[in-house]
Amino acid sequence: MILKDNNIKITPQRLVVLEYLDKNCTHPTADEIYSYLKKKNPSLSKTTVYNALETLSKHGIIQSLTISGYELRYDLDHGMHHHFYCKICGRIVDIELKCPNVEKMKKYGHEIEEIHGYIKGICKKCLKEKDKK
Amino acid sequence: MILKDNNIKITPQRLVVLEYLDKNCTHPTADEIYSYLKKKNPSLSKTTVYNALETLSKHGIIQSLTISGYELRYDLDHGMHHHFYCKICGRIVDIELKCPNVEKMKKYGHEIEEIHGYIKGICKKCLKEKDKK
DNA sequence: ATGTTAAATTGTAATGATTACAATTTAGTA
DNA sequence: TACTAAATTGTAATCATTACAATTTAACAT
Ligand SMILES: [Mn+2]
Ligand SMILES: [Mn+2]
Ligand SMILES: [Zn+2]
Ligand SMILES: [Zn+2]
Repeated sequence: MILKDNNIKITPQRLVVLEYLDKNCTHPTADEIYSYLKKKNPSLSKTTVYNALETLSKHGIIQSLTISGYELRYDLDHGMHHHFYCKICGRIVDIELKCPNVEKMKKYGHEIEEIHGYIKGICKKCLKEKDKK
Repeated sequence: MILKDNNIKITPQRLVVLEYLDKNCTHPTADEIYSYLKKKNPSLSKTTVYNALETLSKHGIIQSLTISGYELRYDLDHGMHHHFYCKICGRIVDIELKCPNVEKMKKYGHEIEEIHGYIKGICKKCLKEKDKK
């Protein structure tokens, strides 16, 4: 399994956090993950959720999104994709676009570890709500 | 001038904030802007800097970058470009790449207001420092 | 030029996500 | 089963940003 593969100690807390991210592609916050898991794991600490997320991030198993600007969102790292953030409802949705710039980046001489494409605006759903008024 | 063009009330505070961003392409934080300007404008309030930055952002004169994840950075909006963030020294540098995906985004039906390309890693300079060890 | 007023500025207090830390528990190994 | 380094937990601290109320001022009308 992915934890053992990365020499990460297997703990029930890390397992449920990872499982949550696997089943919920909503790009949740640490607090959303914590609040949900707390129900069935009453002893779970929010610090543990933060620690687990940090460990998983460092190993490249998940990635943190800085898209909203006031909280981190988390995402299982399943291949390169971009994100759309709705300024009204706050939802973050995947955008399946290739980034053709990865190659060109090499000429700058920096070591590249992450690439994030963030698109912000008003989502289809919120646009319709607006029209009603 | 750009403030008058956008129907923004012209105040000395807004002028110095704008001038600072025009002369400093370092993608500074609100606090960096405040600390520097405070020296020659002792009555300046940090809240005013935040307010000015928000007003300028809303009118699309500047943009805020969420790249670092724990503070906002500000940038005069001079044409589409991307950003590289060094995880070691924290510097943010411009990356002059076109984004060919803008057009393709239209098919999703969302209203696009901002596009951010964030690349994260270790900058050339910090890589050299690392090698020395 | 002066007066008016809605908006901007200021200082302080509050917020809220994240991190620090010390005590306790536990996963992995022998 | 016992050992130990690492993980978990709960609480307190941090720090960027926002809320708010009192004061000042830019823009406009007289
Ligand atoms: Mn995603
Ligand atoms: Mn820039
Ligand atoms: Zn929306
Ligand atoms: Zn660097």
